[in-house]
Amino acid sequence: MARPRSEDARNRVIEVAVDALLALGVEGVTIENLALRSGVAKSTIYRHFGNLDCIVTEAFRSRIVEYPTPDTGSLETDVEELFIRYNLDDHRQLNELMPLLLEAARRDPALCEVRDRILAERQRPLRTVVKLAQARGEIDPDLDLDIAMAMLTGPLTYRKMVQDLEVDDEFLRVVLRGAVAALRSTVD
Amino acid sequence: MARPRSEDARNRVIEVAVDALLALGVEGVTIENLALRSGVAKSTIYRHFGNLDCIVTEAFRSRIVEYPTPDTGSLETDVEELFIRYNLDDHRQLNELMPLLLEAARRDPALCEVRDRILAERQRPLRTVVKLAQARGEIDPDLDLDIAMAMLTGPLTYRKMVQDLEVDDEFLRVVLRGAVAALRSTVD
DNA sequence: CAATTTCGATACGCATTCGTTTCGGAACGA
DNA sequence: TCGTTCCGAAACGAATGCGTATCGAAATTG
Repeated sequence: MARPRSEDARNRVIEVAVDALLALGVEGVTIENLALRSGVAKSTIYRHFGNLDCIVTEAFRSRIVEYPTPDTGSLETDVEELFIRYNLDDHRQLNELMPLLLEAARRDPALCEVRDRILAERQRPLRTVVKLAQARGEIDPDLDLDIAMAMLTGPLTYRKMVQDLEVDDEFLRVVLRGAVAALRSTVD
Repeated sequence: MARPRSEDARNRVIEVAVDALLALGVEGVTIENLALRSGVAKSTIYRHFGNLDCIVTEAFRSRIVEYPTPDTGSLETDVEELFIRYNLDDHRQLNELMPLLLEAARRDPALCEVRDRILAERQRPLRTVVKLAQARGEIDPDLDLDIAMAMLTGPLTYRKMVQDLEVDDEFLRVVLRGAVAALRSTVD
């Protein structure tokens, strides 16, 4: 029997928060700025979210996505499909947001949780694909999955986060072949 | 005919700044805090450094290190030596500092410069080692060096920055073998 | 249509930090 | 030893942002 809390105002704040995160970094986000840019009044923001940390957490959390798992019957083509999906369709600015989140999570347990959830969701199909390849006997069945993740995703991440270079077709092709070769090399 | 500016005070400020960076992040560093923890007065700090940005830049710059280049005659053992040097002897907290710097450099051109210099200094011996292997015919001589860097260093970086896991002996062994296999796979 | 709750605008007190300035005393060079 | 310069402590105004409170207007439920 009351007016419902505006979902639209909430979403507007979160979208503006994501933009602000990308533009200014975690510490650059202020409530007054969010109110100004979103057109939502400070008082309203405090009604929806308890405090600033809560907004930042929700902004990151709003970017959690589920990815489908390919199953082409071959590790190389499975991984290729995932690489393209991860890195070329940058779904909802996630690739831009990740380094921010990784750094912020070092000093904020609440963000650690969000980071781990986003990461788990991102890695899930890749883990599955590797396990399928292990079951088929394509690669060492005893290979630790975390290590496999690092070998597969590491070069991609390094290219973007550290080198700050473009992930072009040649890079993708060479690294994909290399990563699969790396996984096959662990015969122990 | 004057008293020289105290080099000791300057160094103390920079050391405290590095500690503060690690503990609080780039935005957590304040001049008052530095003055308090270093025992150097604010006025003195302003005489040595123009402003806060300058201190942060100098703190990062103070961590630029030169690494020796191994030459064992084999790519695998060369790379192994560098991996150990990079990641097990964390010389002057550089591994802890890098993610901070990478993130901060996204929004600060001055820090971009520092980042690139540190990165170049870190990669130099690894690049040399790869070029030696190319000259020996161990790997494809046309392989782009930036791609090679990503394939070699990527998994290490991913392990620490993204997964936040320990780089133990098994990881190092598997990834080393995998990375070399990856480089050899690019026969095109 | 009416009651209730939210919305947006504005203002307030409080805390933090910056960058500057002033001052007495200590340290160094000539 | 003497004069110059730096050092450290303290205080200052200005700016910023948080969190809270207030108020009329708008909107939605029953």
